[in-house]
Amino acid sequence: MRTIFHVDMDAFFVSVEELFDPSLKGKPVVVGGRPDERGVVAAASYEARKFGVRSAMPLRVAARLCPQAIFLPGHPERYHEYSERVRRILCEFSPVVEMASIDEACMDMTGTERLFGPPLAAAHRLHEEVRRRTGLNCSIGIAVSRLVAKVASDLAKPNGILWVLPGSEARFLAPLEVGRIPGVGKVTERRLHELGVRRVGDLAKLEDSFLEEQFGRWGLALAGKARGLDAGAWFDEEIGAEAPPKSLSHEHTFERDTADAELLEATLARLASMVARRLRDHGLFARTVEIKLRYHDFTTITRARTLDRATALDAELLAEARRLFREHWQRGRAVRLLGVGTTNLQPHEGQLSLLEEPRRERWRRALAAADRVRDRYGDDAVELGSALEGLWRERAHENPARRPSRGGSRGS
DNA sequence: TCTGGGGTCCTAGGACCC
DNA sequence: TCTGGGGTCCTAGGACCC
Repeated sequence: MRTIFHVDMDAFFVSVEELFDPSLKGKPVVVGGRPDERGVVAAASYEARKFGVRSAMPLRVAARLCPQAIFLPGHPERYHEYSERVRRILCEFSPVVEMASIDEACMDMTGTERLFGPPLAAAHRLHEEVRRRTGLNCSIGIAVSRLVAKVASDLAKPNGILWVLPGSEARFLAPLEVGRIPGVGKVTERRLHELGVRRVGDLAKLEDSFLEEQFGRWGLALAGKARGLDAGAWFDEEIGAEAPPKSLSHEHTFERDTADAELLEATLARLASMVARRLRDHGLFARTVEIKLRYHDFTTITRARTLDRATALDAELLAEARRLFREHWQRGRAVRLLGVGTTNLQPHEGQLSLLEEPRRERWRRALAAADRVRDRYGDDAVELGSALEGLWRERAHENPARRPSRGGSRGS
């Protein structure tokens, strides 16, 4: 029988902000951006939540609900640093720790009784250690499976510990609303409601075959979960397995929708460069390049193409992204969001012809040098010509005076 | 109310191969 | 000439998570 801890930081981004500015404590705080920006709430303090402000809510809505709230853009580097500090503490309690996201972790505490005592005592020690060394509060759920531990930590919030005794999983879950089950979002919840299913207990009573009919394979897992079984669905996978990413992407929502081809293509170049950089950081090469376009009315399309050979070069990524963009953007139609993504990632490029090899080798060396400069002087230190050359040529053609010159390009 | 950015997983149809 | 079944890959879209 396993003992799983699910550790969830309380109002993580807001709490980190409070460490750096204690005057924020006790006030309604919203992290995510300015109240008039296009964007959503990344985190809200408990005071702000009293006004109905929630994560993922548009900032403008949050501002209407709670005009006196303090809106902060946030400090991602700080959050990563504190996330890492928490991870190191957790690793002192168990060798099997997996950060499920920046502010939550799952750990296997099976067999640690002799070191830290029974689960509840261990959880209290862990909770105190995190608070003492980071100044942050967390909530801990304890159960025999990852799923139940996660639901328990959710219910323990804020700043609590909840242990679901082995054997009582079904009884614990039964009175909860179906939306509490990880993986049941708005759509599935609504469909379940339409079937007259509101609580996990109602779900547990349904026939497996009926759920499979209604929800496919996911329905079967759902049935198992409702009864507290470990059905082996995606969220109950092995803890701590470090897998390489399966996709890498960047996207950008414009402050104002735009149909300006130059702006769009320059943005495409910037996004492609960022993705290529991250591919190289991971030592990966992408075979499939994808673009994403969201128009003014929120209709969204993705268009992808798989290459003969994988790449991590800015120029090749951009060339493909640009082809897709030119083929599929309805010229003149205002764009809200633009994205560049890669999938089909692999650790090698694949076969190269002898003719191409020297050219690519030169590029590889140039990009490695540029990456090193960026590491030292920041991402703005080098702008690769490959990313913008096509655009420059076009601009120069229309109006030579507009060719951008990046004054005093530090370090390059 | 007006909807971010970065991911994972699933489904479904069509192409293609054996 | 009319027709199998299985497997894999590709593409597009969507649900969901934090």
